[in-house]
Amino acid sequence: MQLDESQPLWRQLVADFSHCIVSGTWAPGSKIPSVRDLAMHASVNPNTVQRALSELDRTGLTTTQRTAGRFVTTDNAVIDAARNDLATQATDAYLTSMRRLGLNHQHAVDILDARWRALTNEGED
Amino acid sequence: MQLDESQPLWRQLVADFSHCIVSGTWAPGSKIPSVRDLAMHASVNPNTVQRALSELDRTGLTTTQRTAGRFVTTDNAVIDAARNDLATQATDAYLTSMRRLGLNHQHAVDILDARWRALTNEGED
Amino acid sequence: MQLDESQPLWRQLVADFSHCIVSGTWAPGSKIPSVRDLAMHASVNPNTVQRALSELDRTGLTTTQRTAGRFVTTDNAVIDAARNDLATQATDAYLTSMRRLGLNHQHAVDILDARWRALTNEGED
Amino acid sequence: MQLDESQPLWRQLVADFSHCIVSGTWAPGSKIPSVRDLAMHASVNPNTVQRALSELDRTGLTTTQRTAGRFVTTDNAVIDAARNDLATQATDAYLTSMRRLGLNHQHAVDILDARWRALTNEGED
DNA sequence: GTGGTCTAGACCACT
DNA sequence: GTGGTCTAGACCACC
Repeated sequence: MQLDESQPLWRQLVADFSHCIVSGTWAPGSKIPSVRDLAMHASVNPNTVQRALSELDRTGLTTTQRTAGRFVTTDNAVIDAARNDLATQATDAYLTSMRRLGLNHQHAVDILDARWRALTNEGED
Repeated sequence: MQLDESQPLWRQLVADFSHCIVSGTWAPGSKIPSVRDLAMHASVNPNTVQRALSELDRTGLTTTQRTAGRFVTTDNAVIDAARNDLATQATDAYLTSMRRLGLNHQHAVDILDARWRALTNEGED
Repeated sequence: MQLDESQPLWRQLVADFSHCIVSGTWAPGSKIPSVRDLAMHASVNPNTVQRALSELDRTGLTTTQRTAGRFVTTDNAVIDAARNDLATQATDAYLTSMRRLGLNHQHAVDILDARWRALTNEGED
Repeated sequence: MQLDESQPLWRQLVADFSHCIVSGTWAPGSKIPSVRDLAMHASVNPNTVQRALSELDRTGLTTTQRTAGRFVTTDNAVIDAARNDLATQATDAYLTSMRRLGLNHQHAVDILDARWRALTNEGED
């Protein structure tokens, strides 16, 4: 469709890596994969991964220890903030798409409730 | 991250064209652009557009008159059904992404409310 | 599918022309189109049309008058016989296709009744 | 006579393949030949076969397992529905041809009975 | 090897 | 010019 698929690559990686941390895939305090491994796995240039990880460092989601590697923060407040940030992005995108369908906030909440009930057959809410 | 979780091109086109109809960009009863024009504009092969439009015909969103072109249905019920369908898809994707962040339905509704108030500058803030 | 689409061309023409006579499209006693016109209209070689028309002459459905042209018979018995012949061919083909579906004579009659009622909304039987 | 009243190739293939399933040539639950084999055997392009088989999938007559191949449904209700559909098509075509001969429903049943007796050599003749 | 997708380009019928 | 069909040939993901 459009040649420029939304975000620059490194920003997508920031979001992906943040997801890994926020969802616990990368546990707090754990060592994350090397730049080289991440780059290979994502089929991108290591420099791109490096830039994304620098951003994670800047926000405090990760900390780099010269020799030992890079580790996920143990500060839950930072992780929670990142979670909120990602949730806000997803929500804004969702609201925008609903508006484009001519649906307002109340419609969104109604459908959200309906789908939630439909998708969770047993309600561990 | 993952190389191929995206939808095939023709399915994306089905969604795009449905959006055009549901949002009223293509008004009920109006003639939609020709297969060739749509293909050129989307930079895809006319056959791919054709496949997508056949799907719209199948769902009743459009009807084709062999030589005259293809027209949006005037049946609002069909359009409403398509709108619900697209809304459901968007909502499911949203809920899934929220779940991956470790957030549940109530979190989603809370953030939805907060973002709605933030995004609508008019009125009771 | 198969390169040899069932019948030789001239036999198909015999069936087509017989249809025209039996259905009354070519009325009893009327002059039928010239070989050249028929050939052009059917996009086949005039010789092929000639062969088919000779067959019609042989069965008595048409008669040739040297200078005036070729005329449909006025003998209704001959026309009726041709009608029976075409009907028999169609019926045999129908029964064969039903058998291939694993359906027997009674099934055929049942479906025939059902479809007849479905196709004739007002019953001018 | 008329140049193009025939069905498109892929629709003929849909009918042919349906016949194979309905008649049991392709047994319920069995693997059907590959797209490429069917295309070669029918001397058509694989894409044309693909289109026909997609239609079978859509109607539920077959299900495809991405890499393993395509299989006939084990749901007899679906097969019975397809049989009825094919029988209805054949019957409608038959009734239409009889009508073009100037024959009505009763004529059709009479000839049907006569031909049935003629074609079945065993028993009460 | 399987099915699925996409492209490029052709031809047809209809108006 | 419209939509529809068909072909030839390519690439992909999966096993």
